[in-house]
Amino acid sequence: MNHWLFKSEPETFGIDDLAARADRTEPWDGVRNYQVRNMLRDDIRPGDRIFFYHSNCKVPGVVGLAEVASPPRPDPTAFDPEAKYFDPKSDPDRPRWYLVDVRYIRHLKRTITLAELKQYADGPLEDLPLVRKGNRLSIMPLTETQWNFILALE
DNA sequence: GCCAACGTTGGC
DNA sequence: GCCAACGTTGGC
Repeated sequence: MNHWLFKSEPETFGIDDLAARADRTEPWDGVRNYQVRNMLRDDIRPGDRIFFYHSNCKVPGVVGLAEVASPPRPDPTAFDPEAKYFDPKSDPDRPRWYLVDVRYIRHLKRTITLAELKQYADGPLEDLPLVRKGNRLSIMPLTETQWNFILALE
């Protein structure tokens, strides 16, 4: 089982939105970055654990736990001309973009803020892209050690 | 294949 | 709202 951090803007789709969904599950659509696509397609598997992270908001940080609830499959929003993330270069015979379903597990008791995580940028979290300057990955892997370290801060 | 222009991300 | 960092696009 692998560990991941998924970013989402709470004003668009936050942890409360996920918890309110039917089956507490939502397709993680709209990824349009090749590095992230490769992770979705090749490395992210059902049962993997997810830190749900709120970005682009007042207090960015890890706010909850979720899990991967499906194998990867083509992102249907890429085929839909009406969709915000429509990509004419992706077609069902040769899909360019992928997604997985994400299922809510629980809220953290408190937000573990980015500011707090950055305190460990020269220590236990030095290899975590999240705390490095200029990182723009919306999904990133964590080692089990990084995962356990962050969760222990709760 | 280079690289300038442009668009997006996301912290602050 | 600003802007640094980065990815993508497209002319050459």
